[in-house]
Amino acid sequence: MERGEKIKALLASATARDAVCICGWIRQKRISKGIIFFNINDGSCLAGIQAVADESLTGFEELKKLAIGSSVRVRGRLAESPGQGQKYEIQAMAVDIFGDCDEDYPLQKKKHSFEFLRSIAHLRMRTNSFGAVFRVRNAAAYAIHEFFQENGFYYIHTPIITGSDCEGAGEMFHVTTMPLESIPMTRSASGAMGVDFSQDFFRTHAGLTVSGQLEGELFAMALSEIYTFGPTFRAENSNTPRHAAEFWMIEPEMAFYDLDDNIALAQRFIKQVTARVRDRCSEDLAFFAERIDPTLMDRLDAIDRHDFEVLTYTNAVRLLKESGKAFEFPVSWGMDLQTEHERYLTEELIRKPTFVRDYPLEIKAFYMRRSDDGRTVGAMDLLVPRIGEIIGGSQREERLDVLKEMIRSKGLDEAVYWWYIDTRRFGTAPHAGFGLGFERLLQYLTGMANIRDVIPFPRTPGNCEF
RNA sequence: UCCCCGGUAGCUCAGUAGGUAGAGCAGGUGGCUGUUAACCACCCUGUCGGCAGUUCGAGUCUGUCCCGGGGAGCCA
Repeated sequence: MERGEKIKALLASATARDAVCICGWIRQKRISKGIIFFNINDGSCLAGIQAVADESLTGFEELKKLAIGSSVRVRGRLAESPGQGQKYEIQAMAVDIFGDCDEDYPLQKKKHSFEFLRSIAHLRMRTNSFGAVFRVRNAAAYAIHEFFQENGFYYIHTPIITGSDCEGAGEMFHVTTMPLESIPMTRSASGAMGVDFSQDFFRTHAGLTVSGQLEGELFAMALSEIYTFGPTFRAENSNTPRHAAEFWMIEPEMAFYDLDDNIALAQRFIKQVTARVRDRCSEDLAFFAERIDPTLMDRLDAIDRHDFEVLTYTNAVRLLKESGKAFEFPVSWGMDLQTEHERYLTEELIRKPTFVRDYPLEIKAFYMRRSDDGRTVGAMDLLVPRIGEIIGGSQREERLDVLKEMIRSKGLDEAVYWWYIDTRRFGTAPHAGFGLGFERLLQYLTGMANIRDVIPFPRTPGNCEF
C-alpha cells in the first residue's frame, strides 16, 4: 500500500516539494474558520508534522470531527509554513482515515504521570516521553552491538532456560510442565520429601536464567572475546526504581584479560555507546534534558570528557571513614557498601562514574579470582550517581585448585559445576568479564527515574499485564 | 519483605476546625480565530480505593485489607 515517507525524512527535507505522502496518528488538532491544523506523528522522530486542511478538501466536515489518536494518510504538498513553530507543513490535498479514535482514548492533550501511563503500557509509546525512551533504547542496543562487533567480539546466545539453580546471582523462576495442583513428590536419600523432578519435562529442576556468564566463559575459552545480550530473570521480591523481574543484560567475557583490561574495556564501552546515542538521538536527549532531568547533559558531557575514577574497595572504605559523614550503617572493612555509601561516593565525593575494585573475598561470588593478598578478589563494580551499580564484573578464577576451594568454602556443590570446572582442566586461561544492566544504562542515558519506564512492558512483583 | 507517603470526576489535583464535593485539562454545544499548551461562553461527569467501626452526621477520625509511589535490603 502507499505509505509515503517517514515524517523524520520530510522534516529534514532540503526544499519544499509537491506530492508527498505520510501515514501517522493525529496528536493534536486545532480548528479555525475554514481550516484545520493537525499535528501528525509516526514515531520516526519526536516532532510531528503539521498538516493543514482547508474547507475545499473533500471530507472537510468529517475531518473536523476526527478525534485525537486517529490514524490517517495525508497526501499533499510539502510547503514552507507561514506559521511559527515549524519549518514545513503539509498542505493536504487528500486525507484518508484508517481508524477513528473512540472518545475514551486515555491519552489527552495534557501531561500524564508516569504512574498513570504504566497502567496503559499498551498505549504509552504514543507519548513524546515514551517514544523518545524507546528510540533511545533502540539506538543504545544498536550501539552496543556495534561496539562489540567492531572490536572482534562474537555475539553468543546463552540459554534462557537453565538447569543449574545455584549460580548465586539471585532467586530463579521455576520452569516446569508439572501440574501445579499436584506436584509429584519423592523421598530423597536423606529421607526428606522433595519435588520429584525426574517426572518433569527436563528430568531435572529448571529455571529461567539469572545470568549467562558461566556459559559465556565457556565460549570465551574458544572464541576469545564474546558477549551476550539477552533477557535475564530474577524472582527476588524487589520493589525499587532500579529492579525488574525481567531485564536485559549485556555480558562480555574475554580470554587473556586481567582486571585492569576488564575495567579499561568497560570504560571504553560506556563512552562509545554514550557518544553514539548522543549522536543519533540528539532530539530525544534534548527532550529529556528539558522535561525530565535538567542535569542530563552535564552528566553525559562528563562521561565524554573525563576518565572514570578507579578506587580500590579498601580506599573507598578509607575515604568514607575520613569523610566524617554519619552514615546509618557505619563503614568498616569487610562489609558490603550500602546504597548510602555508594551514593555518597559517586554523588558527593567523586561526582562521576566510579569503579570500585578489589572487594573482600567473603562478600563476593565463588568464581571471582582470589588476589595474592588472600583476602580480596579481582572484582569491580561501576557505580554511577543516582542509579548506583550499573556494571558488576571480575577477573575469573582460572586456577583449578583455587576454584574448587572457593566453591567448597561458599558451601556449593562441585558436582553441579562439573562442566564449568572442566574449562580449568582443559587449557585454562586468565579471563575476565562483566555484566551490564541494559535498563540501568538507559536510566542513566535518559534521566528516567524508574526502570519500569525504560522497558516496554515491565515485569515486577505483582505486575505481569500486557 | 521492612519503613514512610499517598489513593477525591476520564486525567492532574484542591478540599480548611468532622456538616453529605470543587478547579484546571479532557469531553459536549455555540462563538472567534493561519492555529500551534489556541482562545471565549455555557453544559456534562463522582459507590471521595474496599470493608468494618466511632459519631446525630465521615472525603475528613480509628482499625484492617487492596493498590501506587519513595526509601531500605537483594542486585544488573
